[in-house]
Amino acid sequence: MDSDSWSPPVVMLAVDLVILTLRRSQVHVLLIERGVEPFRGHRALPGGFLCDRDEPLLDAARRELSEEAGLVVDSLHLEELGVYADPGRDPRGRVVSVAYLAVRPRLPEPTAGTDAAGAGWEPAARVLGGEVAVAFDHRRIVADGIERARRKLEHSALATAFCGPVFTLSELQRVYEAVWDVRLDPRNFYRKVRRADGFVVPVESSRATDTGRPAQLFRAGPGRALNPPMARSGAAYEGETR
Amino acid sequence: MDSDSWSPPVVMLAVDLVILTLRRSQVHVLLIERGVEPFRGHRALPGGFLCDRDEPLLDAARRELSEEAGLVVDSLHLEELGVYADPGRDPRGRVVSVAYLAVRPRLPEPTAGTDAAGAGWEPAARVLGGEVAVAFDHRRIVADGIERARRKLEHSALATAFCGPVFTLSELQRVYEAVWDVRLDPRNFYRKVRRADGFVVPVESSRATDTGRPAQLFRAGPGRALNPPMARSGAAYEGETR
DNA sequence: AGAATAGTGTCTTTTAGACAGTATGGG
DNA sequence: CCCATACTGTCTAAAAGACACTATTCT
Repeated sequence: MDSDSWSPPVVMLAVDLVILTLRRSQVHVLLIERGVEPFRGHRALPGGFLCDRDEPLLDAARRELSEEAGLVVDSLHLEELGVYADPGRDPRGRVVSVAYLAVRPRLPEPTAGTDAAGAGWEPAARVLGGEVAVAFDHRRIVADGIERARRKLEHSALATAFCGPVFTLSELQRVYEAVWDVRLDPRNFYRKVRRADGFVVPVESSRATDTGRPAQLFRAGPGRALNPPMARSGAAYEGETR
Repeated sequence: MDSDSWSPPVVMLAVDLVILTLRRSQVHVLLIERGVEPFRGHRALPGGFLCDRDEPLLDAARRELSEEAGLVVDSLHLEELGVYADPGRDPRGRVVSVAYLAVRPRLPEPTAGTDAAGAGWEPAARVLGGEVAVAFDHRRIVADGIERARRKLEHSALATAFCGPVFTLSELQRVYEAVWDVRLDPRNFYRKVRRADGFVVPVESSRATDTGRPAQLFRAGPGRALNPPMARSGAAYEGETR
């Protein structure tokens, strides 16, 4: 390529968001129903194009989340998930999308926004299994997001991001069980969580109730990395043999 | 934004490559010397713009590596490292760059290519420490690449990518020691490596020599994930107390 | 009391880390 | 011979996993 006459091709840049939460002990992902072509009427991840050439990507991500799903969450931590850039992934031309992952406790019901005809939570398994069809290459993006969350549960304190500001250790255990799709022994789970440095901090003189003995409440600790990590190998729990 | 008149802004898309290798027991990173503005004469990661609107990103990465550093490596595994998209990171306008990471055994000396005035290996520590200045935000990209490699050593068989087709376990140990900047006990290291499933496979009736007893040669095994993982905690080795 | 969940203790197996000691080459 | 490196074995401490048992609430 000769140096002065050539100028690089340009592409359209978009962001997509994989927002995960737990509902009824199942991992759910936030989907919108597209209100515009292409794929109008299909479900898709919230996301969209930069609105101007100088918009930072994280700003665009937050803006789309609020515009399309009506969700404005302060202190939402978005983690870069990957770049999706296959030529042909979008019929409008070369669209390069940066996907972000966030994990939240039970969020308010999303409401359809400007470009979206609807918004709601869908079980992640139904998206991965294909029972819920999603536009573009969003099924793969969801799969990558779930896989990232699975891995991060082992070595980081991500699990607390699925819980509210305070939580019981059973609630935390249900996060692991839902995301990993395993059953864990609650007794060993308690020991491991409490031993991990800075993972959870007990909240003074407080407790919640459902049925059975009330449980101590905890909040997320300062530790981000888990040491020792939560082993994923299994330790299936079938209940006591009486 | 009104639906029909608006069209999304476009950006220039680039790729950058963090190629790591081991030389004299130190992690080195491949840098080129820029032959064109901006930052002409400065060192930078190999990389550049897509050459046409439909070029896949991985193709662009391989092309730049060959054009700028004269390195054509078949079966070079490039891993996506991240997206660098800060407005203002490039004086030419909004340039979004996707960085890729690769780890290679001792490679042939790179040769300057079309757009590069020079190419060579630089100790990664000198880039991170600022003694070697690099263009754009490439110092951060290098830092992210090194950090990724550090983490991957624990849970994947990445270490073998630093070695040739066959290697001794001391060579493999030197990879961990260089990347993690620790000293490991060779005896425990041998046990752990050989226990990890599919990490290394002994090569039949072969051996290398330097000084001391000749060592068994190994090749990379089929396993990609390391189970159990290599613990990074330390286990410093100071030599025997006699 | 009985059911249900919370939490503790204890035992066994596995793994990490320290390090003695043996094996096998080169000077 | 000595030296250096390659490897094997053994011990100890920590952690994982199985599971008995106690605690505290609700109905």
